[in-house]
Amino acid sequence: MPELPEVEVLVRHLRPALEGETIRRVDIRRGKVIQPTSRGALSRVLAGAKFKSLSRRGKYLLFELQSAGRRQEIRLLGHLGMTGRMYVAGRREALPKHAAVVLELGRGRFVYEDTRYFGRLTLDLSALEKLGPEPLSREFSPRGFAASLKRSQQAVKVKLLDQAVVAGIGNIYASEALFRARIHPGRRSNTLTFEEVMRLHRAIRAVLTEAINCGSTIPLNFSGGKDGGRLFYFGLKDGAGDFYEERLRVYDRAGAPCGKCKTPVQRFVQAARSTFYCPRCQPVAR
DNA sequence: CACCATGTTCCTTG
DNA sequence: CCAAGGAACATGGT
Repeated sequence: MPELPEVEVLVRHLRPALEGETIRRVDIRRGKVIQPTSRGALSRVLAGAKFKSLSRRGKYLLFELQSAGRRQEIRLLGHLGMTGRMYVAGRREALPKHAAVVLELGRGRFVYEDTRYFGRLTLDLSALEKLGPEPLSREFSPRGFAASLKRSQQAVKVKLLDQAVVAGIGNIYASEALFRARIHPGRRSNTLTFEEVMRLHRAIRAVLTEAINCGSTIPLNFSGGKDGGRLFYFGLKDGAGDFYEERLRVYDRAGAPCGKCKTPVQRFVQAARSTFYCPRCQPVAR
């Protein structure tokens, strides 16, 4: 579930659970997720370090810590890939099958699990340099957005997945934003009128903001006794499926009637990924 | 067994 | 050099 809104919600929940906590032990169970950092380097740097702050950039989580000797600032970059989860759990809780990195804290433990191991938790921050503007900030302007789109003949839906154009949009919200903006996903980026670009710009912000306000696409599942919000992970609660379907207008709804016009939602493949849209609300031309 | 999956990077082709 | 398309990564669900 990790696109910008899910990561934002995750950061907000992790922040109070992590800030001020000191790392007592580092357990790297799957070396792949920390590369290019080495196990030795990560363990050495994190042991005894204290979490100072947590923020988000695109779909990345940025953890800032202070080293054991308070000599240096440490910046850790996290990414959930397709199946990553991060949460603070009780110490006696069993670790999940695909726990990738576990950080023992004062009371609980920070767990990064990732079934497919596509995510990252690393000291290498270079990925941040390639990111385009934050969609919910003022650096994301209609003019700049229009300029990026003008330079490409790629289908606009594929372009929205390009993190250098705007940071944080993934396959779900790309379809959702285009539906909201009433733009066909196959339109070549450089053929959009400025009016359409502005509509898309607004739609992106609206869709992401709504998702954040909603908690996330899939409701967060809190568990645990008195620890309350400290125990946190993504997961489906009972009845969450209905909620999920109500929130998304076209994504994963092929064949279902469009909420606006009842025309069946269509699915097709672009850049090897599924795209969903309403052929009536999002015509190729108007 | 076949196909699909929220993401990113690398390789190839033009 | 650039743009665009596709495979690869690794595991699980249907």
